Amino acid sequence: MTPAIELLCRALSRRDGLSPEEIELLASLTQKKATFAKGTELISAHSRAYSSCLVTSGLTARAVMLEDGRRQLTALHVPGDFVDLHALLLKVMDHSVVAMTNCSAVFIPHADLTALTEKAPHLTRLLWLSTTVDAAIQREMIASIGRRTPLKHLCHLICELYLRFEVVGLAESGRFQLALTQSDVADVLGLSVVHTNRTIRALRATGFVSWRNFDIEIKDFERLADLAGFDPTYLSLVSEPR
Amino acid sequence: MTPAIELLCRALSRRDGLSPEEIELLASLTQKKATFAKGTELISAHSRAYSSCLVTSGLTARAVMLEDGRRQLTALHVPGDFVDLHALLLKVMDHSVVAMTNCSAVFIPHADLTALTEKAPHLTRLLWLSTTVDAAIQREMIASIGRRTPLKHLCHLICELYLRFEVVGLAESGRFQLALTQSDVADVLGLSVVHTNRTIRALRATGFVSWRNFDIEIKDFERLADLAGFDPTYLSLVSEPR
DNA sequence: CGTCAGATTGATATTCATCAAGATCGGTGG
DNA sequence: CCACCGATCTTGATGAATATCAATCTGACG
Repeated sequence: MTPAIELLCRALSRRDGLSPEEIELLASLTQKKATFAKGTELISAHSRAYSSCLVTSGLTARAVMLEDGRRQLTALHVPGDFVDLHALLLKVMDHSVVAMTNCSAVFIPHADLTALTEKAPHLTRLLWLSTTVDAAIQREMIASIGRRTPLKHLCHLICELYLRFEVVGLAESGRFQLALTQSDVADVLGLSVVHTNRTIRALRATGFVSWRNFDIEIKDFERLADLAGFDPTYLSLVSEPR
Repeated sequence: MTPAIELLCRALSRRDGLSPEEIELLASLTQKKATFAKGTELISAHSRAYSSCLVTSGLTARAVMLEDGRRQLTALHVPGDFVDLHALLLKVMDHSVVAMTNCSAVFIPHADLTALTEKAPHLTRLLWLSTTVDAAIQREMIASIGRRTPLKHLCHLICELYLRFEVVGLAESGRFQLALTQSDVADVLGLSVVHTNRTIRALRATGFVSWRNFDIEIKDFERLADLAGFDPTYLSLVSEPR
């Protein structure tokens, strides 16, 4: 079992148990490893996909590019997220996947994944679920950009990322690494860089979070979540029959 | 075959062919009809779902409510959209589904849908695809709210809705009905009502669209799409093996 | 020491929300 | 038929939020 599949199992089993046969099946998938430098594209918008990638280390994001060259990041992805699973169904990419840090990924051919859907319905539902959770996260993001103040949006984002990093063992006791420049954060929040800088300053002023370089420490999750209006329901972090 | 299933077949087959057996299987699903008055909830946030609804007439939307009572609509759904299919996997709703107009819907038990995933992998993938397209639409929406001007956002929305209405036969020669108040549109765009009103005025001033009462007529789709930076790739309106 | 990317800050212009008033329009009861 | 009513649309005025422009500052690194 490769680290990639181990991570995937961990992520999937967070939401429903996996049988030994299912784990076996995942382990048998063809995998092609690749690494990407910070700033490069794992997948280009408008490209045709014949395989889907699963990120094993590093931070990635989905990016929608606008005509004038500006971009909006529509999702951040942590290791273990099957980032590109959407491509299995979409076939033609509507967005690109970019490496926010150096990162490594594993590509799994669509032929293998389609075969999996033919013989493992429950596992298929869990993979489907993972794309559905992506959609739920995006909905929360729409609500944040559309109706929350920048400060609340940022607090919300940090709460979410903390829980998601924790699931894959990359966060504990309130600490995790978020290797994004303020300019990247601006592309997530849908704000200008300057305003993002001021929003981060406002966040620091609350005292709920310390954020130096790329290290985040949540001092008071309770109050941070309260300020953000954060409710983790949308992350579906509950194990139950699916 | 009920009208609901006919609509669903039409929507699914837009993206890949359905075999007679698959159509048969869809037709055999248990369906419970229901109607909803404008403004009511088809599905409440935080509720536990045991069935999923498919809207057969009327306009529905997904809504994320904020603590202060304001709301952000994260998606609009046209008849034939399997709006609530996400609930099959999520089990607990992260958002509510509201009736923007009087509408009718059909509820299909999760037991039936799960059974379908056990015996019809290709059909399962097409249903999965429909939730993935929802996600793609949401990504475009994030880009619109975050980085497009309100006018461009509105133009983009109209282009998208026109194509989606057209797929289900509810739009032709540039015309369709959009029974939303400006206050509702504001909740979609993430703007105040007043600003939405001014944005609509700006839209009228372009001359590309006429919009009186609830009737929209696109006079010049070409230029409207150009102004919006609209690229329909994300709607996956292409039939191919999935 | 120089350079460069990123972070920070101040000044200014633009966009947008809010408040407050009308205007319009369809429906309803007398 | 007509006056009225509530919902919606529209408009102007004002202030707050945000983008933009232009420096300056900081720290890592050759």
